[in-house]
Amino acid sequence: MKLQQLRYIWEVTRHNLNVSATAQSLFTSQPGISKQIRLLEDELGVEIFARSGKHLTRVTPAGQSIIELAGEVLRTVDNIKQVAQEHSDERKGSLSIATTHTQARYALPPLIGEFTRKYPDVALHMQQGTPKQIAQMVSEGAADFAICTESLELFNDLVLLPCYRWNRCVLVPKGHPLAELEELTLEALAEYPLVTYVFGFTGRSQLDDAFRGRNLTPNVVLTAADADVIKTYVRLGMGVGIVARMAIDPQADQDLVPLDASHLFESSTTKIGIRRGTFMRSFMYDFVERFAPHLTRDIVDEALAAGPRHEQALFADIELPVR
Amino acid sequence: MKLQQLRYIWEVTRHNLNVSATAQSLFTSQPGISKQIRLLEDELGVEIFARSGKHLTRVTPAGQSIIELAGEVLRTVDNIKQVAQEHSDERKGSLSIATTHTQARYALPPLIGEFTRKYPDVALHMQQGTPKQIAQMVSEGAADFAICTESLELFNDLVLLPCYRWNRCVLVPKGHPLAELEELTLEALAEYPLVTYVFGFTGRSQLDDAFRGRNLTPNVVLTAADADVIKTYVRLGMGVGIVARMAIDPQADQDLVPLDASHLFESSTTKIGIRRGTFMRSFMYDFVERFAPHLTRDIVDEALAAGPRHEQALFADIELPVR
DNA sequence: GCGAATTACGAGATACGTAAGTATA
DNA sequence: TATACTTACGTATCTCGTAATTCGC
Repeated sequence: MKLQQLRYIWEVTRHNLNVSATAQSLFTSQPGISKQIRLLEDELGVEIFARSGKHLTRVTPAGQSIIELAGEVLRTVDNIKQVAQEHSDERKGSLSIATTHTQARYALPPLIGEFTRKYPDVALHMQQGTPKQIAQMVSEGAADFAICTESLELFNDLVLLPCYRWNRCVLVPKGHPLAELEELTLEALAEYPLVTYVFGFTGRSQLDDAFRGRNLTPNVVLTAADADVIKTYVRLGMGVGIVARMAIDPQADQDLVPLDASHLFESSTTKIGIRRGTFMRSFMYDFVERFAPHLTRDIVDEALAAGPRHEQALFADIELPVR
Repeated sequence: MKLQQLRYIWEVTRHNLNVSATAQSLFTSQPGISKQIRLLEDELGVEIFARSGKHLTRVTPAGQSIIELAGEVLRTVDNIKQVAQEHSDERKGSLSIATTHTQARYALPPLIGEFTRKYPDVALHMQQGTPKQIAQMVSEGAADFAICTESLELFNDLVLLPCYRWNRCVLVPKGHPLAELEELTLEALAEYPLVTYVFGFTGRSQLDDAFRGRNLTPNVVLTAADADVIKTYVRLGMGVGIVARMAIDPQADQDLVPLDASHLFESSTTKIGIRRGTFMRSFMYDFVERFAPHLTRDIVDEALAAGPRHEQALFADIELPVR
């Protein structure tokens, strides 16, 4: 059994059993992969992939378990490399962050600036995606940190570190009747066409819950994945925007009126998701603590060591900052 | 990085950094191992072993972490092989049991008989040792099951499955004054020289606790690691024996009088220890359930899945059989 | 018939064993 | 001085890539 054989079956699975595509992505030849998979199957005495003639059609039950274990081996091997690099040069390495538009555009920029200045030899990768894609990437080891508000709890191999809470804002054009009200209410909001986030993004479910709690049916005329698109349509007069408060730019958004809505909707919590069993480089701890100062190295270590669903208790006492 | 390189550093560590001895035990050449270790260190960019001249003197801090992770890789690779074998022939394989004299001699024989008849193609290995050795072997992956009463809780990567409770017996030659008493007491026992187990074996500590609880100092004149030696000295008139009840053989021990002592000493619990993360073959589940019928496959799975120190709750409600 | 996997084969790399060298205790 | 690791070197094996072949959709 060779490590590459394990890498091959893992990658072929991730490429929907397409060996040629896998070969391309790994910069090697297709027959090489085929051969190694066959050799591994011969050595183990079981088929990992079911074939119809010359096509891989699906993963066998044995293959299912074997591939999962192979993934575990590959991640541990990766940890070995991380440990080695940490001891040879603790300021050198790479950090891969998967996150959503909202975080990438509004929450992370200052931190990223600081971080790259302090660690010029750490190659920083940022990948944007939907919360589910993000969580999956970290779960599979394709990224180190998932930073978002949603969906992270779907993968129970992720440890969730709550970072900060945030509230929403209603955005209207200048002179809009809502801007004249003494106090903003859900009932008043429900009178107007709304423009906000699509499902599964940036705390959208909390928004729906609030309306449903008052037996109101909001008239959502347009949904978008990010605040910039929402603002654009508010400017076009399509409706009233509801966005995360941090998405308001006092400079660029002077033509819009932000109305605080923290009393209307439950606050949401942005978290960092890290795969259980990940070896943490020192600059990773540093990144986390800069993003959320209460997440000290000790706290993070405890959370990573706690069993699935036991880490929540660690954060019960901690007062999160509100943005 | 190659799997063998990881195997080499792991084995060299287990052989007290003696490369030549490691080479012998792996049936390969010493320079081969040296070379591969060097190559691995070069690739990783850190020294795993500290050297003084040409001798490996100790493991570096980086090496410490790397070797632990290497062990994890090797065990996962082993699990892959087990999974494969389970799917190719579920009645074929090997089972390695580490246990103490008491279990091997009195508790296991009938089960072993049944088991080898049912699974003729499972190679059964039994290794005898002290409770600590046993626990360490399973913790390191050198054996599958640890079966004993003591020391298993020292290794927190072991899952403990309580199997049965057992009590002690006092053994005296025929005509001994203790055999004439209406009711056996600790005070009466303390009057005579005692022959029993050494520390760390077969529930010895429970015995000492009982005497201490009554402020008595037992006069232990001889200690042994197993009941057969104890009986021999009782026959020689060295003193009164205290052994596990299961160690009494009604046929062979007709010259001795066993006196029940379950009211004098706390009962002890014999457990099976399994390394967390071990892939369980179906015959392993079968073995466990034959040894302790309440340990069904589902219960065992739950215990293996529970986090460290969370599995105890699973057994709170279960009434253990008493032998 | 086209796309995709297997088989065949050759070149380059690599692991391993033997023998010689060298440092340590 | 004896033991134990390292270096040197040759051989057998293995991996991998190209080319030819075969099988499905």
